[in-house]
Amino acid sequence: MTSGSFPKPEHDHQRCVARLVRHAEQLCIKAGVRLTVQRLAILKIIGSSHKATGAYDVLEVMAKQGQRAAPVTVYRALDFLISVGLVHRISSLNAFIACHHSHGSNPVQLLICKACGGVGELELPAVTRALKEAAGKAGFSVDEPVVEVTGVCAHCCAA
Amino acid sequence: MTSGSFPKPEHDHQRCVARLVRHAEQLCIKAGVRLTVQRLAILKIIGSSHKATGAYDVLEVMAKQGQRAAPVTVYRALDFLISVGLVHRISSLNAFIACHHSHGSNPVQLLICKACGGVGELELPAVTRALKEAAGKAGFSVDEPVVEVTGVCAHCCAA
DNA sequence: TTTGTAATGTTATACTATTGCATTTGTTAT
DNA sequence: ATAACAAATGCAATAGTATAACATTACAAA
Ligand SMILES: [Zn+2]
Ligand SMILES: [Zn+2]
Ligand SMILES: [Zn+2]
Ligand SMILES: [Zn+2]
Repeated sequence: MTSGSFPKPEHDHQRCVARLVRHAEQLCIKAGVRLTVQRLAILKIIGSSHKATGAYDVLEVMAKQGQRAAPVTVYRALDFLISVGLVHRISSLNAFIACHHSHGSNPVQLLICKACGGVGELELPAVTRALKEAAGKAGFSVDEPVVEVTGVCAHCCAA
Repeated sequence: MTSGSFPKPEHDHQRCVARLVRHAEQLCIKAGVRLTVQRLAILKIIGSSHKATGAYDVLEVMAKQGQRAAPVTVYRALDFLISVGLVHRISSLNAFIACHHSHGSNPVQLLICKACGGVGELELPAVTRALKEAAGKAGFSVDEPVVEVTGVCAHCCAA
């Protein structure tokens, strides 16, 4: 992934999720961390759509699937998934989105469609650089930029 | 205000708050909206520091001042203050910061010091432009970018 | 004054997230 | 193998953030 994209409504989502799972497995092996059944289950739930998913939405789905769990369980799994880069937190929505990419340690910019709820990603080093530079001029040492852009996606613009 | 700044710890804060109040009064007159006592009181509380302030922090202060209020009261005032540009919401902290500037409709980038909790502002049209352009290439029409950068401010870097 | 709108009050509730401690599971070293 | 340790999970309670619904009051214009 070089620059970014917004999920197309017509894509083969079965395949999309399958790829996400493979990606997660490989990534966790390489990082030497444990992708437990529970963590994978929660990743699948979040990855089951390209829309922002709340922690309690995940809980609901788990309950429907018969694997009832406590909130803290979900939050712990989310912490893990975020730490390894398989999930992004969306601060402005108190929600989460599965990440299908490999950003390494590069910050990401999220595109959030107000109309359909879809979430896309950009990876713009220029933006990160500009922020670091401007902050640096004020003596501010940047740790982690949160960039979340609300708007309307191409598909919803048309309609 | 052209580009940005981070609040200096040593500044004359009395004067700083007084300026904020004048700014608020003028702005509300010009906009033809009502800056009620309550709204002003809440703005003053938020503006009483350059750190992020939570809604329930505001409530606590109000209680101490004898003007006990319900959460919804604070949230309504905050909605108002945000809508006229006197307060910025900090999504990543679920908190708020008073705005001493006049951005017009230009988006702002917030600098949040992890060490002291101080919050500064940047106004970087280049960042906004870069986001709009990159989003536009994906057919995404930008409404409102949320840019919040955590890190360590100059003062805390030294220490 | 009447009338309509904006602001506030009141109560309850919804939604989001963490703490603390007990237990289990998996890994590593003997 | 098994002891010892660390990571992950289970469980219950609670903390923290935000809104809904409806009644009332304050203000401004007609
Ligand atoms: Zn998909
Ligand atoms: Zn991503
Ligand atoms: Zn859309
Ligand atoms: Zn500002």
